Amino acid sequence: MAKNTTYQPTEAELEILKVIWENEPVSVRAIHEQISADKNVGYTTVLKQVQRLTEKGVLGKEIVDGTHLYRAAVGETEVKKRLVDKVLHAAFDGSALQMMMHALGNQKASAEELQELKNWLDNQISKK
Amino acid sequence: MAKNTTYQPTEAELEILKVIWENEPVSVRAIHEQISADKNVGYTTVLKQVQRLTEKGVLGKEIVDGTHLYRAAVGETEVKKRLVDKVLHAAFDGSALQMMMHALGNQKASAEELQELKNWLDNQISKK
DNA sequence: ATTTATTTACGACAATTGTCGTAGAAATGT
DNA sequence: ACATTTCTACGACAATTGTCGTAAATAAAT
Repeated sequence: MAKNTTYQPTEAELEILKVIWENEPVSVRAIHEQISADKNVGYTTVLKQVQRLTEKGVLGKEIVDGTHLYRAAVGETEVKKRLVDKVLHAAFDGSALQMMMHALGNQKASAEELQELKNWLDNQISKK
Repeated sequence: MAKNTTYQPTEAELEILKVIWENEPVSVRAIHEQISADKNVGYTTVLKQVQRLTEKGVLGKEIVDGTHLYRAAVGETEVKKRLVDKVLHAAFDGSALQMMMHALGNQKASAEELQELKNWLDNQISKK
């Protein structure tokens, strides 16, 4: 369980991780139910992904009263940061401004969202 | 943004695309040289990727004086937007603020970058 | 205790990716 | 024209991913 600092989930893995981060510890059945709400996928498909994630050390398993429950062994913030950092560097050469412009640019971002973002930024700036 | 393509390059493909966007039309040799500056990879590896991209319709080929030159058939902005949108939705449920906080959060973004970002945002907001 | 239902373990498979090697085609040098 | 160098085409291969199916193990129901 050496802290894995490079792991990046695929999209399907992230879906599973998100359910786990919100409900851990959680059973495969529960994960499958959650995911089934959005997507049509078999139980064993989810099970297999969960097993592979456990194998990779991304999840931890504990058996309580015969039920297999899983927890994330990787931090939500860490993983999400890694995902966005990857795009930030691979596509935008590290320019958060560029990334932001692409994310919001041609799109009507809600006025509230822009405002929130601005407030957060103002706060960051004044902190310096 | 008329096209509703769904193509998303992998990291290796993006590296190639970036070189092409900046130098098109360009030869495989030139692409390989550029990429070799950062990464150690064989000529035929790049060639193969270029061929696959062409096969997929992501690149266009033109033979001028016997040399094979390639151009991007997909827009840089489009593709980059798609990449960041994917993370935005998959990891942050569409919240640009959340994404930004993760991208810049624990990291000291340069004051100038924050300021630039803020200026851009102010501008966006006043445009509404 | 037997039957039934649920879960887990495993294996399989096709598609995609990153990586090259080799062979044949084309261009260049002498 | 011939030899040499450079490209392109194509195939191969291992790893990863998303997807299941089937069988074995467990738990639940009667």
